[in-house]
Amino acid sequence: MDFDIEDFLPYLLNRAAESSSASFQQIYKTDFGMLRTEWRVLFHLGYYNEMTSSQICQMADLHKTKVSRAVSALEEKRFIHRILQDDDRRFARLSLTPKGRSVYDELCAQAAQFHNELMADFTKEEQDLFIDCLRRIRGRKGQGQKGLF
Amino acid sequence: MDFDIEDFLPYLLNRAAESSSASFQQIYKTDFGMLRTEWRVLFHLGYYNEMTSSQICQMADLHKTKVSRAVSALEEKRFIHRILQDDDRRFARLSLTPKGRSVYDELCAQAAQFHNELMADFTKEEQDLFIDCLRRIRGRKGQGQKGLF
DNA sequence: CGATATTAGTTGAAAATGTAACTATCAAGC
DNA sequence: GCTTGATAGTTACATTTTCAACTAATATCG
Repeated sequence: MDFDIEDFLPYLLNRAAESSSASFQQIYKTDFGMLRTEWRVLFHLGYYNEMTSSQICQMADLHKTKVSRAVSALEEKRFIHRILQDDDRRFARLSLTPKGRSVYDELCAQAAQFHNELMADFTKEEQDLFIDCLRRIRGRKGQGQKGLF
Repeated sequence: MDFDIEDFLPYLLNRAAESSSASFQQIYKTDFGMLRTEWRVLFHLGYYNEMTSSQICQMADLHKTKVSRAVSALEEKRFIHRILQDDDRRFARLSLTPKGRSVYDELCAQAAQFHNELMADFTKEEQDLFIDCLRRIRGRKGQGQKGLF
């Protein structure tokens, strides 16, 4: 068999993801006391402005229990605001508080810098192709999709 | 700021890793009752034949507690074998049992197929560049490296 | 309208992970 | 040889995640 486990894509992806997340995590964790899912939810709200939990689940590929707990935690930190929709009281529209917005801005700035450091010795063409590959992989997600935790 | 959070590399890497792992996980999980770390340890042993726990920690970038637990679990499943070194009784040399070897072979076959499906519509050049990028990212791992869990 | 099904989101318990503190063995210096 | 310091690995405890079962609100259909 011409298969080399060290070239196995899910393994490489996980290693790269773990390694790139490890350092950045320090920022939102120690500076702002957030968990990874909280940061993910926060930046979706910062980027898309107003969303419901289930929209976040879809966009961010996160399970509803994860999002539910992240939303509660972010609300407790006064980073987000939750308003029940009047015409359908199952939904809550979520959005950033001013405090949440400023945390988002700060983290985005840090993220931008971090991203640039990571990509420092990649040419523009490499960067574009790399990012394109990552999007294509993420699009595939086999037939599975059941769990999503 | 010209920064787009949807292009943030750690996010893309994590999404791609999660999505590519999700389906493959079903195989080692439901078919062989292994957790992700167990599969990682198993394939390191299958690939490198004989290692100590701390060698696995290094090679696989896993924390020693994760490896310790995975090794115990794999031993309980009779997939691996642990022999204390006589000249230094702190080490144990780990290796696959025949049963573990056959599980490894089976999973490698599945992994190969899975990998090929994932890469199905990538050209050979794209694949090579993609894999090269992933290795380069993983190499960087900022100054951090402290946690490693 | 009333019964059943769906959808949005929450909660509780079990499993896994992260963190630190620990044991056991060996190495080095006096 | 004995004390101090590393190294390999385990264990205990706290935090997070997974999973299933739940509540509440709305939609559907007889």
